[in-house]
Amino acid sequence: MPSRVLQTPVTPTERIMEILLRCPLFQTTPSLDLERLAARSRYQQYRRGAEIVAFGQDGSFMAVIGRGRVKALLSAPDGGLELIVGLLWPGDTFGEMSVFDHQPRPGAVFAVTETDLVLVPRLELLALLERRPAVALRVMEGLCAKLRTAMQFGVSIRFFDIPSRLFQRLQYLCAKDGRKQSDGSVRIQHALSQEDLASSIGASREALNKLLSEWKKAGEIETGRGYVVVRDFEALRRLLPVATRPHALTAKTETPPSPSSLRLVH
Amino acid sequence: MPSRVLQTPVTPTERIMEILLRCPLFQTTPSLDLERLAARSRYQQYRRGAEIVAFGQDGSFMAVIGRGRVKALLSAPDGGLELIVGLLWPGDTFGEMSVFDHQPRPGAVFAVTETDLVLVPRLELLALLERRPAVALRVMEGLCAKLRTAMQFGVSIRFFDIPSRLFQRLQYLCAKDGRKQSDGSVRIQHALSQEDLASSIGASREALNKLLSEWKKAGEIETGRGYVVVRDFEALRRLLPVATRPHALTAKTETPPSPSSLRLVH
DNA sequence: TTAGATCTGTGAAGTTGGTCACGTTTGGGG
DNA sequence: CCCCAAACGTGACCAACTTCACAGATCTAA
Repeated sequence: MPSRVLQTPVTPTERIMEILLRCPLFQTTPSLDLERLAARSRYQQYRRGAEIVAFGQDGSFMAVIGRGRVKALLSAPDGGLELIVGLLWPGDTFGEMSVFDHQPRPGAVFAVTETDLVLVPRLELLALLERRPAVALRVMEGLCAKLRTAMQFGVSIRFFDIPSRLFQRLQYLCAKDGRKQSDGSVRIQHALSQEDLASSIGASREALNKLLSEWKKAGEIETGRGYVVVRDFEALRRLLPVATRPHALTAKTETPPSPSSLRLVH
Repeated sequence: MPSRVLQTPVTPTERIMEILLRCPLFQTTPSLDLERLAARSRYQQYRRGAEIVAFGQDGSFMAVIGRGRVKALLSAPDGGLELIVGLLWPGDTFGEMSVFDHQPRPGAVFAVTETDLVLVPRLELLALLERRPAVALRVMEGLCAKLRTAMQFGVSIRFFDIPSRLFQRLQYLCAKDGRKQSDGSVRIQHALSQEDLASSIGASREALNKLLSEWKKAGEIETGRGYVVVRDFEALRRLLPVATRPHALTAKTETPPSPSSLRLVH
């Protein structure tokens, strides 16, 4: 047996470095700093459904996702309903907020699939930022991205109906994770229950379900546990109620083409 | 006339310094750095209704409010409706996002009242953060605060009905700006049109108006252009539909101490 | 002061989508 | 392999809000 060691033995620190290196946040971090950070971070695995962060805790660490899917949610005061405010992938981070502002965690985080994380201790992270302003700027970019997303979510809920919100969510998931099939359709392996998918667009499970059924009957999608296959987004868009239909181009196209009414589509 | 110079002449830079010094963001900034920043920043006044930032511009400055009220809003794609995502006071900052992440401004900013601003140029700000990591941390705290607010807004819209959302908004405005009257009531000088107030809680103008009328008839509030007077928040809370009624205590109070309701006003 | 624009007040009508209720399916642990 | 809890599917009902429509009030610029 000992003669058949096929896999190179990997120390935790090496695995940690691998994950940190793949994280956009640390692309600009000098290797020495990163190694030091890796040496003091923890490698941790969670099984599906495990609670990684609980509401109200204090921010003792930031997490970097190495493998798996993770959801961040805020609960209604009565604890019953919940709103999913983040769906996170390998390379994403979470938990930085409470690290930086010393406030309690505003919500909980759960592993959607089996998950590997690197847990970066608060003081180490703060020390790094203190030493490397460039990294701090990078972190700030990350916060800004999340802030934009959060604000857009408000707009979404306010101005778009549920079909449009689902459409947009599918587009988003597709962009982040869609796998193109041989027949031109796209498979989106979101790994979520309908309950969670619904909660991520601010809808009830039932509403989401009926919508998926409808689109399935229309032949535009296929669904199953944890995935959706979209045949053609353009065709799907045509099923949406016109009034709230989101536009094809998210734009900022400088080309100020047509004379009169620019800024119509964003 | 030249003999009756009653007011000390104030250079723009001095006014700017005053404003920066009063801004929480710069509490920890060394004076020399701050003076340098002040010397390179611009002092600018806007009249009510003026557009300070337009959607889609790039982030050439961050603004610090010296005087007045300001609203930040995101527009629906068709340009018709808008959602107010920020109501800002003297001491608050805005526009930092596009400065840090180099993305276009996600929405517009308007002066609600006559407003004095300090405009800090992007490069100066970035240079300061590069030089002073402690300031960067402070800025990050600010971003976190905004992020928490934005996420809470989503929760608000999803889990609370309009009466509850208005109640919460009034509590918030009261905490930030309420002036206690001699008779125990609180005057909230929000300076907003009903349209804007409605838009800040994600409601239609009509819905807001009817609600205000109702509460007025019930004798719990007084309203007029740009203000609301709340007689007693506890009494007002009792008018809310029970199912969605927000709780008195935002909780985490480990000390279950003094009788019932603390933290009401403030 | 007047006129036009903007803001406020309020009713009627119509819908989305939430809640409830129930049956069916499924997958994972014993 | 079987069973049970969890996830999915679907209908009925209905309340909260939006939209529309219009009238009165108030502000502001000429």
